[in-house]
Amino acid sequence: MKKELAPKYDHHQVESGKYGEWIEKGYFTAGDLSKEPFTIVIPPPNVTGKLHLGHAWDNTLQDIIARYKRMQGYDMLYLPGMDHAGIATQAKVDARLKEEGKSRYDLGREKFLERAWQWKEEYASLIRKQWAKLGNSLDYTRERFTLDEGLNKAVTKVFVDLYKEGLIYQGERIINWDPKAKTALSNIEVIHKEIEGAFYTFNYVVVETQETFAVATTRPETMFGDVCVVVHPEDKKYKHLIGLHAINPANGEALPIIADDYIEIGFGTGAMKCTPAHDPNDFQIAERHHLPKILCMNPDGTMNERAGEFEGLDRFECRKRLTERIRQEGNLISIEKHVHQVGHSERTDVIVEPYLSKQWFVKMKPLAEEVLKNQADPQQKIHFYPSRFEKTFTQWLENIEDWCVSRQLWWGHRIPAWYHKETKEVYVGMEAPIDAENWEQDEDVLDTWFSSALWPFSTLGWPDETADLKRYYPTSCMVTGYDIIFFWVARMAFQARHFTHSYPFKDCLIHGLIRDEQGRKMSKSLGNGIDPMDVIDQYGVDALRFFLTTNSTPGQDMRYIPAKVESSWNFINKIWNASRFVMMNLEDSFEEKDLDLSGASMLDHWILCRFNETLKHIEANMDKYEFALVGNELYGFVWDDFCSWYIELAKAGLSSEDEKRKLATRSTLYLVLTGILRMLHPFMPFVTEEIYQSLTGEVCCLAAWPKPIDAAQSTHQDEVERLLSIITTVREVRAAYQLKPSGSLNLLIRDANQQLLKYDPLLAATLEKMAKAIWCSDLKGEMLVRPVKGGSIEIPMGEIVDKEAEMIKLTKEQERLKKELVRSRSMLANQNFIAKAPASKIEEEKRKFEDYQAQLKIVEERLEEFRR
RNA sequence: GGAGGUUUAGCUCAGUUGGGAGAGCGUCUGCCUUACAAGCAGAGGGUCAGCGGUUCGAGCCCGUUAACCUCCACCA
Repeated sequence: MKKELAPKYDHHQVESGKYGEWIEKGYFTAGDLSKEPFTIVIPPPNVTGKLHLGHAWDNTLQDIIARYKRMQGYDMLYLPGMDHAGIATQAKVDARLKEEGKSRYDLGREKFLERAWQWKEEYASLIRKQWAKLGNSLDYTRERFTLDEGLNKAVTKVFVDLYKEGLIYQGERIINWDPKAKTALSNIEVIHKEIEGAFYTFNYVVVETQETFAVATTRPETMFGDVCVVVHPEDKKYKHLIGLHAINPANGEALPIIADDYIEIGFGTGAMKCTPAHDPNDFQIAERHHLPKILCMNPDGTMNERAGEFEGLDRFECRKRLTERIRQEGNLISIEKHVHQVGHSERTDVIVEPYLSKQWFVKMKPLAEEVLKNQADPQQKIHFYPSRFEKTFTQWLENIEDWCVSRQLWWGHRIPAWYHKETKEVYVGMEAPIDAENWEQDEDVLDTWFSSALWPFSTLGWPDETADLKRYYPTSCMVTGYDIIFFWVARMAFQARHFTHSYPFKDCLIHGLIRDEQGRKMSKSLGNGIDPMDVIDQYGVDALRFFLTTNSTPGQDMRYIPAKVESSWNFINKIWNASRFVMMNLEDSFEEKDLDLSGASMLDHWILCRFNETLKHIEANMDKYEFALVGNELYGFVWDDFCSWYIELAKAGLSSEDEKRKLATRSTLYLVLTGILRMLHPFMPFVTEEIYQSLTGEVCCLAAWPKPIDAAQSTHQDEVERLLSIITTVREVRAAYQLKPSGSLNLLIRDANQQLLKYDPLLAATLEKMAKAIWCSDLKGEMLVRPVKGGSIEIPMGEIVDKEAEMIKLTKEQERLKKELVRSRSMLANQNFIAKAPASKIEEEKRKFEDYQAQLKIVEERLEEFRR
């Protein structure tokens, strides 16, 4: 079962073959009913393309939690799935058709959908390959797709139920229209960008009096849809015109001049043209005044017959030509540059046209209120990490507007509404009406996010009362980016609340965006995107995972920095080599049952205690999703404590004549290393699997999360710390005086009370091995003194000593110690501190104080001697 | 206009209830010391953005100013 560890860490070799085996053996298949469930559903990636670095980050966070929970003994379900991504995927398929010289209209709905499914299959399999590369511990037996049969049923039921409850309605309203995709968009699919436009001011002539006044607009082409001119009822400038008519310079029509207090006196010219079919505010005005709402554009953004000579022209071309014509007619007063925010389609990036059309809407207020009410209840709320995102979430819900859910696309969930061919009656239901031939189904599909909103429960079988739904819902933790809190998190929250009477997930861990090395967003246009598969090829997925999860604080953006991935690789390489050392020093047959710590030295106990402390901190931070802190601590423990110190210290133990001690050292190495591998496994599953199996013959994926080592005794921690401090200090002296490491240094060791320390053969041997220093009981001559933890050391240096340099050094040290003493003394003298601080803290401070005092005494004595 | 974030070493960033400023990379010095030169042993480097306050004690809490960034809402 055990196997050799290759002499060099090679991530290609280590990572090949493992994932397939994990899946094949069903290690990630949930369903052990003897355990408590823990559920994470993957945020379904769009089937529009391959996964990017942001997905890798997002998934790795989920996978770390999943593996950690699995090791802790939970029945872990990490559920995979993908999103059909309506408009985005349709755009991709359209583009592919265009390459073939066709359009979706040539194919027709049915054939087009066939092509879309082909596309989906293609990308789904690519995405699964990428998940495998990333090491995601997914339960593929439960994989779902937003357009599959079960989810379709969930979507239809939600639509029908909401309709019956009056929470879905059809309405003729101004929506955001994407003229390129020719579909409606919801408010949040509109990205506002600042662009330089212009204020066009035109001259309007009053029919009845022939007087003129100015009206300004940013969108002259909409003048063909104007139905009136509006002024404020109290505006002295225009009051006398109310009820009269003005000539629309675009088409010569007489427009009524009406009064409405929407108008702000003094803004612009004070008179506004009103286009109810192309502006939401104008629409409101028209409603109030019972005016017609006239469209002047076609769905593709060209002008319609209302535009007369401009019919068929693009809206922006019309703007140009119309303005020019009016100028020639002498009615253009001015064109002023004007920078303003203009809505663009999130998907196609074209300028969105506010457009009057009949669409389906979800009435949001009541749904949002349910969520807000429950957010106030600690038992029922969703807990955000970091918590500030809860505010983002609730504020959006508090100011929510109705959600336009119909999309004029083919790729998506068909709206379950039918119109009677003759009576025009509307029918909404799970199935088509019985006399289907008399009815026509609504052509439109639902917004992609309508189905995503059901993801946490639809994937588990809802609306059926399945065993999975009962067991794994509500889910435990959602991990996603702050950029989709509105799109997705909020919508899951209200659909879950309304239909399952629960939160969809207990915790919601929010991460930021991944940026390039210069801090710019990764984008296609900049060409600065990083393919995670390339990174994996170069550094291995373990290094990528460790980099992604230990280099950022929750909720904060992160830069992709190759040097840091490399540093993660180096860390793994370090672990690899340390493991090789341990294995070289264990019998091949060494097993768990051979562990024996009865002969453990204080050095062994030291690392065992450090291990226990580390484990405790790691667990606390894992539970708070503070992976950067976990990573930092593990890095330090492995590299510094275990590799730099303990392995070196252990070399003495390993060459000991005392078999019991040798065995204890081996046991310690084995225990600590296997513990380290298990703590690191969630972060770097492949390399830990490779080493763990080599070392123990067992599967790391199935290993339990480590427990503290009970045998660890902390009685000699201080002594070991002093030893380490002596070693460091001797090395410092050696470096400062550029002494060759070949010759040993003699030294005296004193404790805090300046008494010569009792000779200890174990410490002496270690000291000699690691610092080439020989512990003596009596030395004469010029001495170099250095304070060390819990005492001091003296080294005879003879004429080598640079008195001046030493005095500077000692004086500096004296100042530092004096300062520390002042701080410490005032702290200990403070009644508040003594009364309020925890006992351990007071003890610690007292110890520090004594230490400083002793060290200061040594330093000052030595300074005295030098001065003499 | 509203909300939020950031400001700590040359660079990128940590810093968990307030209690001796940290890491990685880079820089300098010395080492092939039998796990690792992708390494080892050392060193240097910071008025924690500015100002004020609370406290015995502030990178951390409160107030304020500045710079940069993000989201939401926007007036013809």
